[in-house]
Amino acid sequence: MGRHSCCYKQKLRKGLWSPEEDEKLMNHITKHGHGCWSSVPKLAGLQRCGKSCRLRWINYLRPDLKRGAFSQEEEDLIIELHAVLGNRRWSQIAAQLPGRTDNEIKNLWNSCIKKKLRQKGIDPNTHKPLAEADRSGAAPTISTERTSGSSDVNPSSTGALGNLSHLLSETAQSSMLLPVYEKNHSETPNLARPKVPPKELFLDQITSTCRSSTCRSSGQTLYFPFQQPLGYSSESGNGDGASMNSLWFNQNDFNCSTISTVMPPVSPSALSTPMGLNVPPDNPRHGGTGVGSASVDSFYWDGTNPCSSSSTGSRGSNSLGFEPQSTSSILENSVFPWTDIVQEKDTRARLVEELKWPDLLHGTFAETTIAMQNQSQSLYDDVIKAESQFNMEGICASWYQNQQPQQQLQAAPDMYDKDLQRMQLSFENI
DNA sequence: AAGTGATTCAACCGCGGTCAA
DNA sequence: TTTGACCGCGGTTGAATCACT
Repeated sequence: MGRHSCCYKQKLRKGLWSPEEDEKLMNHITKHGHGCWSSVPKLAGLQRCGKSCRLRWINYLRPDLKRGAFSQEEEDLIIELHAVLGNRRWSQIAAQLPGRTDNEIKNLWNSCIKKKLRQKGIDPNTHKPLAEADRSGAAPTISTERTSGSSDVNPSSTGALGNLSHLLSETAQSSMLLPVYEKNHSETPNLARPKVPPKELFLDQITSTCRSSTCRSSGQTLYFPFQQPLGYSSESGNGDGASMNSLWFNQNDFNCSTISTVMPPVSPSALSTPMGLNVPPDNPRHGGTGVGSASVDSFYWDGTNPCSSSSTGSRGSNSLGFEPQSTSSILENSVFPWTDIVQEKDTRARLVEELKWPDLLHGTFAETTIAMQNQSQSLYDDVIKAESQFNMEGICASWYQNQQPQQQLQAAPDMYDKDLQRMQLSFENI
């Protein structure tokens, strides 16, 4: 554990990357994918450590990166997300901003946003008015303790999500907003995964729905609250626009009805990544069952890093043909499905437009999606109204109840029945 | 034009987590 | 169960750039 072995090696270049190095790295990854990062520098002919190559790729060379200044919409979103997630979730904040890296957002926060907030009289740490923060003695909660598992989230944040944040923090004990389910359980790595969807999944779904611009508006249009474009396989053709080049999974293998049956328990933000779907990964070693696991058993895509899955190789068995390893093959074919992010639209509008599931996926899945959206909206409304009285059982029951009509929309394949049964069983156990 | 302080941001560092042997 | 390689993340650093005098 600890430092990369490569870091001990001598004669490795450090510091800024030269254009030649960039080109080498780009060419290598474009042709071969990165595979194991530690082997990249050797294969690419670079005098760098693999870690440095990875960082360079993720933060600078990745084709889907958005260049240019942050828009006001993006800044607002960062502030709001920071109010909920705190300093420790830059990667998750970045996941909500396509084409932006956690490093970039972190830098922006430390260099600009903090200052702006202070100028506006807002404590950037607590998101409270500075005077109030001083009075209440709410000291900035930035902690240097990395192992505590705590976040910088101030439970009494008075931001747009302050109440919700407070509510959630009391309900699920600190880090309930982690979109990636696995992360939530990283503190107890040796414990078996719960067989029911954790509260986090629902809470996350609620907050994600809240986050979507459509939720805040009239609610006339309801989209599944993914914050990121879905990916698509370029082989599926007609990928000529921003909305198309973002669909990641291979439509040849895409089974809408199956997806729709397994998606509901999955946190939308857990699904959302810069690259596409990121269903909470189920550790294959644990062989999960139940709702959360049911979805994962059927459908898993590690979209955290377009290439990360291929490096481990051990993850990603699924029944839908979403082969994580396929990322490498995509790269090998020099096909980057995450290119050409539309610059001119503001982030939220673009997200909303790109995430119109009915435009992407027709038929019953779209109907189901809308129903899910409605449900998510109602869940969120319920939570907001209840403020401090979070009733998980009620929400789960409500959710399950609303799934019934959707079930009739489906042709009820075997897999669907199994998943449904597992979901039902799991919810009954809550 | 030169000097200096402030700001930005790419890159590094070190840690915790995961996974396989 | 232990160990070590590796990945990914957040905090920090420092070179480059900018703004001002």
